[in-house]
Amino acid sequence: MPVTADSVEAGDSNPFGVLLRLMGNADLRDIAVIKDVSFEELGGSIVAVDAHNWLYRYLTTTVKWTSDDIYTTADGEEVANLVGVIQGLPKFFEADVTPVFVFDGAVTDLKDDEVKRRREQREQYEEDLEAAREEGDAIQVARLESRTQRLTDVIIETTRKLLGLLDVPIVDAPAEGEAQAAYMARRGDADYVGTEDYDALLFGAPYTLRQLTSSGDPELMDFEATLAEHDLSWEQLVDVALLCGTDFNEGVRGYGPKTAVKAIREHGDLWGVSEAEDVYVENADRIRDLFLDPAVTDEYSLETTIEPDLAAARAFVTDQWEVDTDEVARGFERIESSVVQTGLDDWT
DNA sequence: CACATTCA
DNA sequence: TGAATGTGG
Repeated sequence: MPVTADSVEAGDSNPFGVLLRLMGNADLRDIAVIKDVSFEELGGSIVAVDAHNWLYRYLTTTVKWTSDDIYTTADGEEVANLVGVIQGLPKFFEADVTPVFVFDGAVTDLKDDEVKRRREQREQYEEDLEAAREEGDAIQVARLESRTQRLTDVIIETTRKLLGLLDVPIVDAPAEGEAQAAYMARRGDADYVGTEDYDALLFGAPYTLRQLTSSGDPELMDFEATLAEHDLSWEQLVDVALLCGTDFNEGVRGYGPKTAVKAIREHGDLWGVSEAEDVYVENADRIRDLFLDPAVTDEYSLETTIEPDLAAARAFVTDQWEVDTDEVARGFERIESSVVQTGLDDWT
C-alpha cells in the first residue's frame, strides 16, 4: 500500500499538537472484543506504539503528580516527557517487549475543523487559566493546566532524541501514527499496536494493546474477533463508527453502538442506512477511505536489537535538561538491568 | 477516554 | 436498555 497524499494536507505538520479530545469514539468499546492479557505473555513481541498517544498519557497522568519545577527548565520549558520516557520504557524491556514508536506526520484536512475547534478551545482554557492564576485559585489552575497540556515541538524533539540515544526504533508516519502502526501490524512487522485509542480497530490493527502506561496488565483488542462477534466486515465496522461518530465526524443523533450495528447489518452499509432511515453523514466516503486506505509508508526499518547509550541518555536527561529525580534515576537503573538481562543487547 | 447521571 | 450529557483526568 503506497503513500497516498490525497487525503493529507501537504507540509502541514500539526502546529498545535493539542490533544484535547472533544469527541472520541469510546462507543467502540461496547463493540470491541477485548480481553485481558498479562504483560509477561507478550515477551518476545514487537509493539508499534502510537507515540503521541503514549506521551500524552504520561504527561496527563503519571508525570503530573510530581511537582512542576522538577521538569521545568530555567527557561520555563516543560520537559515532563523525559520523565515519562524513562519511566515508561522499563516496562517494555523487562517483559522483553520491543517498542517501536510511531510518530504522527501531517494532519488530515478532514481534521482541520477539529483542529480549529481544539485550538479555539485551548485558547479559551488558557484565558481561563490566566484568570485563575491571578485569582490564586490553585484547584482551578491545576484543573485547567491538565486541559491545556499539549505536545510541544520541544517535547516531540526531546523525546525523539532520547529514544534515539536509547536505541529505541522510531517510525515517521506520513499522516496518522495510528494508521501507520496498524499498517505495520497488518504486514506482520509488528505484533501489536499500542494505543488507548479505539480508532486502531477502524484502521484494521489485528491486535491492539491498551493501557500500556498503567501499572496493571494491558487489554487486548481483537480485530477479527470483533468482526466475527457482530458478523460485520471491516467496511461495515467503519460504517458503524461513522454513525456513532469518529474523530473526523460527529455521529448521527440517535445512533449509539447498538443501534448502529443493528442498522448496518440490516441495510448492509452506510448508504443503505442513509436511504432507509434518512440519515446523512458528511464526508462519509472520504472518512471511510481514511480508515480503510490511509496514507502509510513502507519507509521504515525496525532494528529490534536495542543497544542504548545509557551514559549519553543520562547526560541528556539529567545534565542537559537538568531533570534529576528519583524516578528518573530508578528508571535508568531498570533500563540498564533489563536490557542486559532480557538479551535485548546484541552480544553475539 | 472513563465514569456517573439523567432522559426516553 | 440505550442514548445523551457532563465532569474529571
